[in-house]
Parts: sequence; C-alpha cells; structure tokens
Amino acid sequence: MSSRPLRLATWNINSVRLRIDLVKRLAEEENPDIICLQETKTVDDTFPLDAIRQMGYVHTVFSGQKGYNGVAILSKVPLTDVVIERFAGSEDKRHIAAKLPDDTELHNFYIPAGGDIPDVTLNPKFDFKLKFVDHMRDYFAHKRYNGSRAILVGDFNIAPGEHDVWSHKALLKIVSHTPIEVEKLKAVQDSQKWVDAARIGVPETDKIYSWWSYRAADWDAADKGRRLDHIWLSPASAEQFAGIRHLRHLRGWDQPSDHVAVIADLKQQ
DNA sequence: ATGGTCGGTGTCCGA
Repeated sequence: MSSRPLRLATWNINSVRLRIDLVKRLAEEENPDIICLQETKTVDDTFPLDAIRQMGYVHTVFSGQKGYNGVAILSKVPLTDVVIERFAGSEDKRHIAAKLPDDTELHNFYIPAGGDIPDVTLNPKFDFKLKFVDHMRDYFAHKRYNGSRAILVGDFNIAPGEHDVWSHKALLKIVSHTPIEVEKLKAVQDSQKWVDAARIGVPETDKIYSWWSYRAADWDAADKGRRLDHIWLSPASAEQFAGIRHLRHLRGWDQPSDHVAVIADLKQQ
C-alpha cells in the first residue's frame, strides 16, 4: 500500500496579509499539504484565516504580533498537540509546533535576523540572536526523538555552508554567515542529529540560495543569494525523504517576498 | 562600492 508523498513547504512571506495572493498561487502551483510561514507580521485577530481555509488549509494554526515576526502552519491534514514556545526570554512570536497524523513533530521557527554589526557588545540584536540559537540547542537537547519522526523548518537567518552564500569570503563578517552563528547553529543540529534536507545527495560545493536582498538592482543577474531557509529532518524522518526544491522563480513574481519557498517531499507508508 | 529596497507603521524601525 503506497500513497502520494507528503509535501511540506516553508516560506518567509514578509507579511501574509499583503501577499495572501502569493500564498494562494503557491498552493495552486505546488499543492503542498503543509505550508509553514514566517514573518506573517499580523496579530491573530487580522490573520487571513478565511482565505487560507478556502485554499483547503482547514487545520491552520498561527501565532502573530503587531508589525513584526509571526509564524503559522497551514495544513490540509489534522494538527494536534500545538506548542508555542518563547525563546531567549522574549515575547516575540517566533515559534509554533504541532504533531502530524503520523506522529511527526513539526517545528516552525523564525530565528532573529540579528542586526548589522556582528558584535554582542555593540549590537543587542546580535546578542539576542545568539542567545535564541543557544536556547534552541538546549530545547532540542532535552528532547528524546531517538527513532521518532521530527521536522524542523523555517527562516533560520543563518547560511551555514561556504556555498550557502554567493561569496564565503565576502560574507564572513556579515551577520547570517559569521563563524559564531554557524557554530551555534551546528550545535542545534548536533543536538538531535538533524539532517539538512537540502544537502541530501547534493555536493557541499553546489550553490543553493533561498533569499536575495531587495536592495540589489537586479537580483537575478547579480545572484548574490544566501540559503537562510531550511528543512531539517530527524534521522527517522530522513528515511522518508523523497526530494527538495528551492523555488527560485518565486523571487521573480510581482511584489515578491525576498525569500522563496523551499519544498520537501516525504514518503508516507 | 559601505549604497541600495522593502513592510508596517509612523513621522522611523527592523529586515
């Protein structure tokens, strides 16, 4: 008995109200079973739930705040055991988790961007980012997934690999690619032996991006991208892996997000 | 080459 794979998307939408039609377009073109959004930028009272339900995502959960941050899980399959955790002593809405029908634990994160200066003494936002990632490490270190299924997705605001950025050398002192951030994200990954789905069967030397700045005159020609958006799988979930795509063409849509969606397919028994 | 452009809200802040 086989069924079609579960299709999971993650996308920093940069205002779900402004770009609800882009969410609809992604739903129509790719038909993900689950869409994890970050930077929804709205309080829960004005979350566009009706429009999302009309797309078929009737099991949607969300956690937002006014103007900043905000995360949501749009799902066509039932969600249970919803958890909204605070990290690094902040009230920011940057995390939401739920269980899928096969007991997979799905976590959706929006890690702080961290400001411009990579120095914790000069830049409180960078300090907060590092503390947030440390807290994630501790949070997952206490869990005992062992052989069970779990997925960790979101906008991590960190491009860990040398070829997750357009120039490793040029970005070493740019927040999102500094060694301290990469080291701390690696500690999160090691906490549960998370598998980076984007690199399954893909050489580390292949360039992969999910974000291009709004500030480039021609983002496509300059192609100065970074891989900030990630899908990580517990070893048991990694056994289900059936493919991943970074939807570069979404960056060329009208009024785009600066991030594109990342989509993974997972085999279901 | 140290700017540039977005979104939400506001007369700037965060990305």
